[in-house]
Amino acid sequence: MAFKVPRGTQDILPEQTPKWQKVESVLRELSRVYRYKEIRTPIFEQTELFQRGVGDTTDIVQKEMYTFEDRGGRSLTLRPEGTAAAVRAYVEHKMFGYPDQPVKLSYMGPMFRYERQQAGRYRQFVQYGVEAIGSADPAIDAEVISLAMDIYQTVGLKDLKLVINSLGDKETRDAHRTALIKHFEPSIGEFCSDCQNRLEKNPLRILDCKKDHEHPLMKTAPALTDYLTESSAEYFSQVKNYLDVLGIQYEVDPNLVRGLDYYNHTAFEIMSTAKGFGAITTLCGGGRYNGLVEDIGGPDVPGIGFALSIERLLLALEAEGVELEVEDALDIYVVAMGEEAKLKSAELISSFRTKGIAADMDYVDRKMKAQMKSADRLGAKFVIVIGESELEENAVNVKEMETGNQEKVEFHNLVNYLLEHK
RNA sequence: GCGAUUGUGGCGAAGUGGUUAACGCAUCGGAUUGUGGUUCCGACAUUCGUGGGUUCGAUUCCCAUCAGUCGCCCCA
Repeated sequence: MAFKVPRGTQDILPEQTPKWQKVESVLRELSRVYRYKEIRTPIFEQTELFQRGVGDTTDIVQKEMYTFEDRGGRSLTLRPEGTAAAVRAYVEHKMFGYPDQPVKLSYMGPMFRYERQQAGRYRQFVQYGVEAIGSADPAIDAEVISLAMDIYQTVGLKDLKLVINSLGDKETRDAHRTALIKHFEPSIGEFCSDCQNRLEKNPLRILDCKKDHEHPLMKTAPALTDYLTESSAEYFSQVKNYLDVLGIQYEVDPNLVRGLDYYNHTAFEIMSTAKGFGAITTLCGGGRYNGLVEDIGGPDVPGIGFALSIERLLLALEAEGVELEVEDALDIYVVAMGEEAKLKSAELISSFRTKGIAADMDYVDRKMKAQMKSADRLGAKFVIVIGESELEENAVNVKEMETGNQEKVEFHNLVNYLLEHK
């Protein structure tokens, strides 16, 4: 084999595409009923957009971006996530001036991160996401979360866990960060090397370190919750009220932190609790990003959104053993015997197809028995065999494969017969 | 970026330092001149990821490289 897909990428083969299409259609339909209109942005953007939008200190920007220079010397980057580009488009096209706010957008497409592949993690993966820009109402937080949950429930997943937290506003985060550093710094030597790195970079992450879980300082560490400003706490409690009203179950995890810099206030994650999933259980992550629009050059407008990976959704379906109902029906297979019959078959098939009847025939000159086997394998609902006698009679026996029953139908009535019975 | 593990036909999978690389599934042909899913028979890898080395000889030993899988970090 001379060529292979680049590391971390995959071909989605014809056996798998029906599942993808099914999931995509669910996503489109729910986008429609929740009123999140699709936006399509380029697959690459100015590198600086992501540096500014996602945050210079994040892993994504520091080590995971596919960055290249074009022939004009511009630094471009394959998008590692969708929010920065959506917000860029919002600002560029002055959507803050739209009469109806918030502006509710959805997107779906490939994202790129230079990471080592493992179960549920790829270098090119497909994300679906939504952004509601222009509202700081806790009700929209709940709407966004409920859309995400609705998606998973609609495709048939059951083993789900919704975790939420509030990261508070900037004041909250700064105060908490200072307190954390003060708390851990004197004894940071007792922690793992990862935590030592985290101290300056993102001290919040120390809290969910798996290695140092038992360290006594963990239990006495200042909780973000205690630093929430009054308005932040109030906001969070309203979000929870709305979730309660919507009947959405959740778990508050004070240690839930999101990896991108732009998040504040509401943060949430949906995880699969299915057994046999990989180490990575996060299906969907999202949160509020008040301040991001301004960072990217727009007015001070709040926003919230989430992103989910279709690959992981499919993995979760597999882990739970959920079979999607996919459309892949072959209505009729035409078996031809002899050159003249083949001509007739081609003509018939064409007439079927123009009426929306899925039809196929043999193109590799196989014996009749093999053609029958093929029809069976392809799941054909009906089979007709055309040979000399049929050509003479201008009629064929239409065989229903499941029952084996045959019914004689004249050529000119075939289309109507199939439309009635398929 | 780090670590573990694997790499044999379309797929799954045995195997050995030495003239012909098991087996199963699938596929194709025949038994059954024109009707599938059962059964029986037959066919199907100058070749064991790639490159180099050791050796009289390597798919088997060594090195490198590429790739898959899983985990860490982190994330969707």
